[in-house]
Amino acid sequence: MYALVDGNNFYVSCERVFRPSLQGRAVVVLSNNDGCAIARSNEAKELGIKMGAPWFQIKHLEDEAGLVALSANFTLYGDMSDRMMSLAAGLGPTQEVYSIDESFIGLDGVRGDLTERARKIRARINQWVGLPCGIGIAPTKTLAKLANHIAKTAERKPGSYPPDLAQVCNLAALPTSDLDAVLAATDVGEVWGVGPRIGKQLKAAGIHSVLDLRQLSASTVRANWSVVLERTVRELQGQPCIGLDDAPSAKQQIACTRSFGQAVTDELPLIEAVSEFASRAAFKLRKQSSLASEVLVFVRTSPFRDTPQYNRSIVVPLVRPTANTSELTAAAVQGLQHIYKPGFQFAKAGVMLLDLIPNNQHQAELVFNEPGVGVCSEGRERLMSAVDMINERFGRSTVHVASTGAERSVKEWAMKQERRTPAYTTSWSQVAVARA
DNA sequence: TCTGGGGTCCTAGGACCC
DNA sequence: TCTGGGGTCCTAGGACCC
Repeated sequence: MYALVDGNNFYVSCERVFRPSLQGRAVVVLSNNDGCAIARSNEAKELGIKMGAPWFQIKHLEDEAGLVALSANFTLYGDMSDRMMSLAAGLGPTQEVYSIDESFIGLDGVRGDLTERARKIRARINQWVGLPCGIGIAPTKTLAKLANHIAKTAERKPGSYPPDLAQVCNLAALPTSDLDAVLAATDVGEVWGVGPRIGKQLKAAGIHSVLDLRQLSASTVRANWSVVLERTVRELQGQPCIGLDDAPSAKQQIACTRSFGQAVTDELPLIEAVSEFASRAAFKLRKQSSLASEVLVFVRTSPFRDTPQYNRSIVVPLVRPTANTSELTAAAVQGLQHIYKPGFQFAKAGVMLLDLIPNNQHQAELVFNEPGVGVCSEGRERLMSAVDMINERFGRSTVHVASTGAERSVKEWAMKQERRTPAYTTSWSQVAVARA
């Protein structure tokens, strides 16, 4: 048995904890660069704002409907997430943190009324952290996801489902006929694993509700679609195919990519940007104790603009796998210099670290004609550890490679964040102050 | 003027092997 | 007319997730 605990409109809810005046108002949180809406309060959803709606297309609602837009404050959301996760963990013996706002809980061995227990945990998260969430309970992860969707929808849209399914929905506790009715009332596109493409194909084949999909045979689904959808159907039928992953393995690739605040044409600012992206990716790489064997760098113009398009990437192999910022940055810059072409309005660039291996598994080597490499590699590792410690304590890029640009220089590629709230919970200088 | 960022898994097809 | 059989590895692209 699984539970899925999922924060409601998570980023918006985090902002509301520290600005209660946002309660009851239409609020959106914007993506990096204040580009598009990535989180919406219920009131914003009521206004018809879609997930991913470009800000310039909905900006008029600021004046017309009192919409409030905030720049994404991921430092805040990450910290609030940690607090919510630690309380959600109290629901059962195992936990998989699936994303910043949701975690699966393994419920095997938990005694007593699961629904009641979930209601208590939900209330605790609400009271202690200030975040509303929904909890779905079912025999498989796919069904738990669905239960969570029902819990939230029943709360947000009264009448859509039986009211006792609101906030906490335990599908395992429903009589068969009630379960069928609920599944029949749910669009097939809500199923975890059914995206826009597959959803369209299913509907074209006459499969509209979750119940319709559940009633297909696994072999039919495999023959007409894929093993992936077959697994989804089996999960809907109550057969667990996806286990709880409570010890996430190291990432297979690490990326750092950004759109620019404004278009960039010259090579120098691109070198700065790519250097910084490589440095950040290198930091993540060291965090998971891996080494990268290849560096991919790309630049691209904006596909939304009617200007000459240029979109290229290049993979730079490394002499030996490394997690050293200087080496990774040098490789990224070298790649950039290969693909850079003057005369284009670049909108975005990025660095990806590929072919990652654990840092205790790299191949020993005999080095000739490279004085001191063997001796120095340990020294370089210690240097990186020291840099990471300084930066974690005093702020990102307190120590950085020179090619990311001088401290006070104007970074024309810096992203736009005009509406960001303070780091209320992670910076002493920005802690919220209560007044009598 | 203005459109995010970071991942995973699966499949088909090509290259290559004996 | 007709052109083996069986396998691995790699990559690009598609689909999905939040």
